[in-house]
Order: sequence, then structure tokens, then C-alpha cells
Amino acid sequence: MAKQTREKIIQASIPIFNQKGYAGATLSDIMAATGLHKGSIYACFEDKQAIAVAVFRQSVAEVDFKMETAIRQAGGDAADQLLAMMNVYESLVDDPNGGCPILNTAIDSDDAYLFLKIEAQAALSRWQERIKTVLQAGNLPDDLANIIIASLEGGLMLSKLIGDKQPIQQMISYVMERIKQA
Amino acid sequence: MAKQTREKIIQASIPIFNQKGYAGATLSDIMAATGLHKGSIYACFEDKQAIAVAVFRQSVAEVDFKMETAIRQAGGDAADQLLAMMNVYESLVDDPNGGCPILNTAIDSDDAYLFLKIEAQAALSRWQERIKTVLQAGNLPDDLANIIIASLEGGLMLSKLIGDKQPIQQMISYVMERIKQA
Amino acid sequence: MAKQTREKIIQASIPIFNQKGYAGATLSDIMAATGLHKGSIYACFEDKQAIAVAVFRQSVAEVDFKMETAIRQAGGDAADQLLAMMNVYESLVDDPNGGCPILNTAIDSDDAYLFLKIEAQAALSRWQERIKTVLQAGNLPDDLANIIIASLEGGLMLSKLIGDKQPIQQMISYVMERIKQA
Amino acid sequence: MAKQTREKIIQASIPIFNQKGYAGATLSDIMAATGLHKGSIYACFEDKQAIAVAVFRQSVAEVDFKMETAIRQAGGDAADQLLAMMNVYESLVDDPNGGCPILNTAIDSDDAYLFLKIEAQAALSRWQERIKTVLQAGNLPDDLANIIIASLEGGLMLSKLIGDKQPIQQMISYVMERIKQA
DNA sequence: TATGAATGAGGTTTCATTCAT
DNA sequence: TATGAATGAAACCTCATTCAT
Repeated sequence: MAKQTREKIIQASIPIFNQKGYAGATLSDIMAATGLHKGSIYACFEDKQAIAVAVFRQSVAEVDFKMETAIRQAGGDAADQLLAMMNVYESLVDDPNGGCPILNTAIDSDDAYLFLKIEAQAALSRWQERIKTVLQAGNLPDDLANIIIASLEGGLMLSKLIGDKQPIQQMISYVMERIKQA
Repeated sequence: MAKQTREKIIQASIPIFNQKGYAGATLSDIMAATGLHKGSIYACFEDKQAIAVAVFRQSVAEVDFKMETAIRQAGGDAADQLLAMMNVYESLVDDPNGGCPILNTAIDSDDAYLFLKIEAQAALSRWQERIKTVLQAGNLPDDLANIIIASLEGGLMLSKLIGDKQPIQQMISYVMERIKQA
Repeated sequence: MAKQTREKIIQASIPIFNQKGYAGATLSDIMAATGLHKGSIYACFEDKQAIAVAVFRQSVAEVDFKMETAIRQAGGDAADQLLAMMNVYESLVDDPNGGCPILNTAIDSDDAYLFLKIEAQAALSRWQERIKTVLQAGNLPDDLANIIIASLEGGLMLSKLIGDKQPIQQMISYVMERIKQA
Repeated sequence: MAKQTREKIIQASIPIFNQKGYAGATLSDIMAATGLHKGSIYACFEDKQAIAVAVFRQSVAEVDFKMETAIRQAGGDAADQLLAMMNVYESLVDDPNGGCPILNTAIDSDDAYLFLKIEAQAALSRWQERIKTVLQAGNLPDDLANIIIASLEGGLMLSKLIGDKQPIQQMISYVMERIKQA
């Protein structure tokens, strides 16, 4: 069935696009990763852009799923839920899929690939809303949402660059401190 | 003279590599931006990698120059100097060269282009040391360095993605608050 | 039933082959025009060549049918019959099927696709004979057959190229004049 | 020099496009005919369309040149000049370049390739004007121009299809007869 | 029988790079 | 030194065709 092939292509392409970026990811990479021929790939997707969009959405969905699972397991306290989310973020440092798709795509699609930038904007927007929901449930101010996101994305970038979790862990501590103050 | 041609190529290529990434930047882009022929470009640089390295270093040097100028004009107070640095950072949101070269290159070179990752690591390291110098002069703890960098890089990413300076300005306020507490 | 599917494919493919030529007509075009899947098409035809041949023969048969109908309605006079045939020809200028299959295929198959050229030669030969029959019934010389065909094909080409029926109408008048002289 | 390469590509491609049509002519054919690599071909032409246009114009120019030469050698009489032109036309039956570019392109570009149809229309228009000039010099009516063109194109098609010059020679005699009547 | 995923070759085009001149 | 034509690989994509189901 085409659905299965489509999923296989998406799964195999997640690390390719996240690690190499849109321009650096090639159909040959995808062929090698899936074992499929070009014709089979183009039977499932109209073009490379369509693959990139599907891959981005799936990448985000997988991070979302981890977040929701972590939140559920964290119990009812807002601060605990936020910490759980951040710990998921920390795990992205050595994630084989290539880190945070929003961060990767935001930088990669810097105006050059507008169709991806729009996707990244939408995903960011949904994540901002999700965090605000948690913040409101804990009577915490909305404007912490961007602080949390920016702090973690920045920490993730540093940690990945130097290959050490210290920066993102430091950012998590720093933000948690602030949350407890509020 | 070759030196001038080399500089011209580097200058013209800064926005190309920062906006499109290493894989997305093409020799044709550089030819179009410089008006030079292929032979002239290859007379100055061994290959595309060499151009990318030179462009990265120059991109960092230009940000460094803005930082040092801002620090000098900020007077002797450490907090003022840090704020001045952060304001330079904020200006990168709508910088025509494509933002922060370290952020761009760190994400773009995600293992795929090790020679660029090494450059980004070295540049980050130098910037960490520079900030620590300012922190020490103001009797502020060293570990604020990574917090400052991660906060600003994360804020810059968000601001560029949504096309609004609010996130990075919020991060600057937030970090300055913390600095004043220390 | 397979026969119906076969006919459907042929009918839908007539404008495709006549307008785009053999090389320009693709299986995708035929799939889109018929709504059929690849397997269904290959169940009815061995390959693209077989479709092209069937389409050519059907295209010719449809023009033949219009001709015979027109001749029958023209009454017993040879000149009237010839004029009726020519008027059918004129109608091909804005025919949605793409004009005269013999003309299209003769030009398209210029040595490159011999199997089609042979079909076009055979169809031409039959048409020459048919016209000679009419000419003989009217005591007109045989050698008018090629003059009629060449004049109409040339006029059709000009009219289609400039999008104006004037050239073919002019050729019809011109040939009719000659017929009346004989 | 690029000019020479460009000319070489055009010359080698004239029979390819005239015999196979636009869709049937491939870059591989051109590579084989020129001995050049794809990169070299694309250094001279923006894309396949640009090659096709250049080839068409050159094809027409070469026929034009033969016509003008023949006219010049025919002396001052209009009927002689027209006959000379028609004899050039007859020679296209076994022309290695593939016959009459206007006829080939008019049929091939049947709405599918508008950019070529426009070229063919313009070339036809120029040829109509050229013939009218000759007609006017001989006090012959303008409307013979389309009759001459349509007759010869139709005759050429028939002759090429059956591989016999008889049809086009018959058309020439027939048209000349008419010219002498006028 | 009918489906549509898979194949593998080949399409147009662009890439980074080299080399005569 | 500077030019720009030539190279050859590889990019994205579509083709006609086959085959398991």
C-alpha cells in the first residue's frame, strides 16, 4: 500500500533533512535510506518540497508526542509539567533525528525556502499556545512562553555545537528558577 | 590585485552562505554577486570549502567588530557593556547579511560539514572568553556567559522566524534583570 | 469488458497523439484522460506503439466516416462529391481531435518512427484510391487526386498555423475551379 | 569561443529537431551529434526551448538563403523566379536536414509548444511577404502567395511520405500553369 | 480482472571544478 | 593574470513498463 511506502520515506528522511538541511538533502540520500527507486518516491510525493514538508510535520509531531507523554507523566503541577517538557528538550541534544525541527528549519529556511519557513512559523505558534496553556493552569504569566522556548533553543544549539549537555542543563535550571519565583 | 578580488568575493558571499547555507550556496550565486568569472574565483580559493571558511571568519569578524565598538562606547560599567553587546545582537534580526554566523553555521553544519562545525566551535569559544572578560571585570559570575549567549541566540532565532523583535528584546530584558541581581 | 476499455483508451488518446505527436504523448496523459490505471492500459495494449497505431487507425476511420457521409449526402455529381469531401477537410481546421491524422503522422513520423510512417502511407494510399473512384465516376483525370490531397493538406496546415480558415477555403476554390475546367 | 560552439550545436541539432520534433529531440541526441557534454551545451543555451528556437531560426535562414540565391540566378522574370523558388522547395524532399522547417514546426507545435508556433507563424509571414514582392514585380495577384505555399507544402508532405518526388513536381507544374494564366 | 507500487532507464538541468588560451 | 569553454558527476524529475496482489 502507498501509505506504508509514504511513511517509510518520511521516517527514513527525517534525519536526512534535519541534519543536512533542505538543499543538502538529496533524492539519492533518500533512495539509499529507503532502498526505493526514484520512481517509487515520486509516486508518493509530488516533489522534493512535498517530502520536506511531510518530513518537517512528522518531525514536529514526534517531538510533540514526547512532550505530551512527558506532561502526562509529570502529574498535575504546572512547574513539574514544564520541567518535564524541558527534559524532553534536553534529550534532543543527542537525538539521532537531528535535534529540534523548528530550530533546524527556522535557520535553514532563512527566506530562501519560504514554504518551509511558513511551516516552522505555524509549528512554533502551536507550541507557544501549548506552553501558555500549561502556564495559565499554574497561574504563571503568559510571557514566560517565549522565554522558555528561546532559552531552550539557544541552549540546545550551544550543547549540540560543543557536544556537551551542560549549556542546555544550565538553561533549564535558570528558567526553572525563574518559574519558581513567579 | 588578488587580495582585493579575494575580499570582494568574501564580502559578496557573506549573505549567500548565511542565508542559503553551505549546500544551498552555489558558485553561480557567487559569480552573479561578484560579477566575476569562475576562473577568477578559483584563482583566489582552492574550492567551495575554502570560500565558506573565509566567509564564516569574516562574518564573525564583522560581528566582533560591532561588539567591540559598542563595548568601547558603553563606558566602563560591565552591565552597560553587556547591554551594549546585546543591542548589537538585537540588530542582527534585520541584518542584511543573514543574522548570526555562529547560529547559522552551528545549525547548518550539523555533523554534515565538520570543517565548518570546527570553525563555529572555535568562534563560539572565543566569544565565550570575551564575555567572561567583561563579566570578571564587573565581578559577575563566569557562568552567565553561556546564559547570555544561549538566551540571545534563542531570542534571535524566534525573532527572525516570526519577523518581530519582541522575543529578542524580551530575552535582553530578562537577562539584564538577572545580571543586575548578581 | 476489455473491448469497451480499449475503445475508451483509443477515443481519449486521439487528441493526445494528434496534438502532441508520438514522443510528446505520454502514458500519464492517457491515464489522466481516461481515468484508468497503468495496469488497465497495458492489459489492452502491448505497449505505447500499439496504442499509437490503434489511435492512428481510429483517427483515420473517423475522418473517413465523415467523408463517406458527406459524399452520400452530396448526390450523384462527382464535382459535388469532391466539394463535400473538401468541406469535411475544412472542418478539420478547428477539429478538437487535432486536425488531419495523415498530415500529423506523416510529419511527426519523419523516419524516426517507421511503424507509424507505414501506417500513414497505407492510409494515404487508401484515400488516393477513394478519390480516384470519385474522379473516374465523373470522367475526371486520376492525377487530380494528388493535387486535391496536397492542396488541402497544405491549406489545412496554413490555416491551422495562422488560425484562419482563409487559406484552406482559398485552396478549395482554386481546386474546384480546376475540376470544373476538366 | 562560445560563438563557434553555439553554431556547432545549432548545426548539429537542425536534423535532430526537424526529424524528431521538439519532444522527440533529446539532449543526449545533441550530445552525440556534437561530441559535447551537457554542461557545455547549457553554457551556450539557457534551456532546450532556447536550442529549439535557435535551430528553427537557423533552419529557416538556410532555406531562405537557398531561395534568395535561386531567385538571383533566375534572372528578372517573375515566373522564372517563382519556379526557381519552387525548385528549391522540391530539393527539400531529400534534404538531410529534414525538410521544410515551417511545415515540420507548424505540425509539431500544434498548440502544445506555443513558443515554437509563434516562431513558425513569424517565419511564414515573412515568406508570404517575400513571395508577394516577387508577384507584384510580375504584376501577378497577391493571393497567389498562399496558393503557392500551400501547394508546395502539401506536395512536399506527400512526396516525403511516399518517398517519391512525383507529387511535389506535379504541384509545381500545376501552380506554374496557373501563374502563366494570370 | 484490476490495481497501483515498484522498477530502472533516461529526461532536463545545475553543480563544482579544470584547463587551454 | 584572467578568461570562459569544457568537463563529468550528480541534481531533480518523468518515462515506459512490469509484477505482485
